[in-house]
Amino acid sequence: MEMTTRDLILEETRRQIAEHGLDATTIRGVARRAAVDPALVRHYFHTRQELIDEATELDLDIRRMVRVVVHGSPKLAGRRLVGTVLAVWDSPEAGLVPMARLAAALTDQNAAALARTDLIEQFLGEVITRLGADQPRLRAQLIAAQLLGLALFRYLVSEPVLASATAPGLTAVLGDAVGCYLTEPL
Amino acid sequence: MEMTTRDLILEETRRQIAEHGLDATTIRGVARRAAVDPALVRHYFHTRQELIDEATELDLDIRRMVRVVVHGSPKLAGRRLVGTVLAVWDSPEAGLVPMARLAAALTDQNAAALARTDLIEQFLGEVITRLGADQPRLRAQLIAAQLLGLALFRYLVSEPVLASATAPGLTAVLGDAVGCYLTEPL
DNA sequence: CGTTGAATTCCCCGCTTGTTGAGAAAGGGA
DNA sequence: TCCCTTTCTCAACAAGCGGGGAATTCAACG
Repeated sequence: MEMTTRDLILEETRRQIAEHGLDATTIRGVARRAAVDPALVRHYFHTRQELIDEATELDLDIRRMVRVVVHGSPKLAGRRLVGTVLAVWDSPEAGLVPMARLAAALTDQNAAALARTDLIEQFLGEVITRLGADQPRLRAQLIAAQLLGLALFRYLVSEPVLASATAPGLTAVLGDAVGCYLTEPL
Repeated sequence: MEMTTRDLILEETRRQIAEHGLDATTIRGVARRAAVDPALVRHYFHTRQELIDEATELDLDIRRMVRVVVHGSPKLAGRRLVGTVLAVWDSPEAGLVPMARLAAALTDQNAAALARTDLIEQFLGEVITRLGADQPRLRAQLIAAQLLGLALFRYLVSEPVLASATAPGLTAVLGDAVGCYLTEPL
């Protein structure tokens, strides 16, 4: 694993966003902590926005995730859903990207970017329609609210109780509630 | 209802915070939209922090709210809880204060302020211990996650589906799930 | 009228930010 | 050796920010 200066800057950017928020993440601040000249940041990423964009870029195999959740007993679809999402968020390979992405969306303009995440727009929508439930939009937002609230406390606030819980434990606790939003009549 | 310039500034501050976030809320920006000199803001509220604090100040009768939720059938405690919280958030008299407060907490440092809200620390904690459930801290955070996620979409993002739903409707949909977190064994 | 005190404005300071252009090391073929 | 590309630094700009002092309007009261 070679670590170029470019990657170092990206990683530091993610750390700043996740720890102190998008607005507090400045080119100069990132450069300072990366022991690098601010102009170098501009050399690799021409503008601040491009830096933010690249640092929070995350590509997921949404179709595979949808397949995993939809396949199998509908009773347990909620648990599989929570498990799949937590697997992404806890993934060491993804590192800080998901948290930085969430923190960035939270303060981007009026947080409206939150609703246009891949997670909600694509993943949840697809899962629900595949399961053939009514009011897919309402269900997707209820589940998204539950999951984003969880992410807020588990990753950004790092509240001990939720942050130290294991993924399977959380899946067990949240899975059935999410399952209700997924399939039960509203 | 007399509207002093001071109140106008406070109201405009809340609007800025709720719409564009805490960090984007500047003394000069507020003054500009209020058609007022920035120095006047400083005259009333000596520092930016004091302005923010006063604009997001919200006093609730927590004890009354706890009483309302705890009293009555435990089966319906979840619904009463959701109804009580929504009544506060939707209250026209409170106006923009709750949303501004939430948006401010979201970007305050690392959002850690979120966990120390009256809502969670006092209200939820008190309700759960009064109902005599185990693991009060975990339950409080699960419910807080659900409710804050809802607030995010309903008020800040203003996603049509959740924003246009009626309070009783949401209470019906969310009440029982919250009730599970409140009393069911985890 | 004059005075007094609050409401409001003007001008200034020091600081940080994003962005920029010009140029300095470094390193690897030819 | 020369040269060219990549990597990186220096110095500077214009803008926006929070804060602060001093002065001005303005309405009410004597």
